[in-house]
Amino acid sequence: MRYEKGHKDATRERIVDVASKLFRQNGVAAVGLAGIMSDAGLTNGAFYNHFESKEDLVQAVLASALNRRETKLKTASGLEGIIRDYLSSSHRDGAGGGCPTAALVAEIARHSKTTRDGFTEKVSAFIPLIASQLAKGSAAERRRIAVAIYGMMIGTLQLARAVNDRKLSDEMLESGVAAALQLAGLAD
Amino acid sequence: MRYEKGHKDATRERIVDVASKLFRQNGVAAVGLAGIMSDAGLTNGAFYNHFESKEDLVQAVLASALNRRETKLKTASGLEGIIRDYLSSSHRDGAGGGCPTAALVAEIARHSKTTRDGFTEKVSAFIPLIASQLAKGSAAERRRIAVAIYGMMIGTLQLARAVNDRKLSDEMLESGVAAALQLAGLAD
DNA sequence: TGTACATCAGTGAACGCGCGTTCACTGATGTAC
DNA sequence: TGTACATCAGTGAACGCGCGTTCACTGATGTAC
Repeated sequence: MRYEKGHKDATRERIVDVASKLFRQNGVAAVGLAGIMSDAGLTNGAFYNHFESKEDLVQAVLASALNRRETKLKTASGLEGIIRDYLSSSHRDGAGGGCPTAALVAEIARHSKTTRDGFTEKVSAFIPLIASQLAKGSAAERRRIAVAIYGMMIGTLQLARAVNDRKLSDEMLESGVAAALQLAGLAD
Repeated sequence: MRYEKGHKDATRERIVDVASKLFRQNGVAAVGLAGIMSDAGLTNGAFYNHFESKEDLVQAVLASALNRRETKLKTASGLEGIIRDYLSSSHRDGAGGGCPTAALVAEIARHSKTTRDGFTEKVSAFIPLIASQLAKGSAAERRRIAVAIYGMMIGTLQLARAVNDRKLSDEMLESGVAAALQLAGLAD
């Protein structure tokens, strides 16, 4: 073969990584395939050697990014660290490498059933992972709190990103951290 | 004049209302001007009699929709009702007539400074309105809780919309209501 | 009072552009005989 | 060992399409004289 073994897989992964960053930074609708391929060091014609369509790429990107998030959640040392990390200024300012849910959840709601299925599956896996980090309460209570903390982190991060006032944005992150810790039973 | 007094204002308002609904349902990027004008019963050329650009329309839509939200907040009877209304299945299923922030916050973060300025101003006005509905705590504490409740409502509503599983989606809304009431000091 | 002109919201065709997608082709390597 | 062919990741031009935007034009009304 012209290319060494694993070359195609590596190229595909590179396309997914580039698209993942661009999608999270600018949204799926605002990012074109030509730009993705060019950032990946290829020409646009090569795209269809790797994916059936843009929607297919979206699914691959979500699966990849959500899996990484899941691994991060699994290996995190504690819920307080997860919360502080999530609602940090560096996460706010680095959407391209950050949580795909916060960046893309509204768009996902408008995508194909298959895309939403994949997202639903991963979100379903996140909830017990967060719940298992909670110290207090029945299983049902922990699950309920986990969902609320997840929702709050996503919404607060998005607000902090949209708002055009650094002080207000910082305040939002801090308020989110405090409330999440309170819900988790970790408040001072 | 060809048209009665107030005709142009009424037309402009109709365009804003149509765009407001379509933007919230499908996102700004996914909605074209021709579709908006056609839904408003006009042809696309008339658009520029009313707005300078699509971005100008986006600003008008946000101002209008956020002002309506503000009025709704001001005239609401109590925080519990606001929360239950916000995290209801009808709000989840009716994005076109619902909260513009939940539908568009991620896109707003990527729009022009002017657009973000307008959004920031309105969000800044919402926070004290929510805070004033809280019964307990110092002014700073009430403000902190208000921000967190707002963030949670937005994030949870978006999650409930994106997820492709009715039962999970309903559970998210219920968990969000319970946690918001808990933060507000209104829990059973 | 009648006529010529100004006003202006709206029409609808056209502009250049970038989109997602297709396709004939390239050329380095592996395989068959 | 040498030659003919198959493989296939990638190239780059082209496709039709819808986008935001522009513009010459329409025609009903108001205004001037």
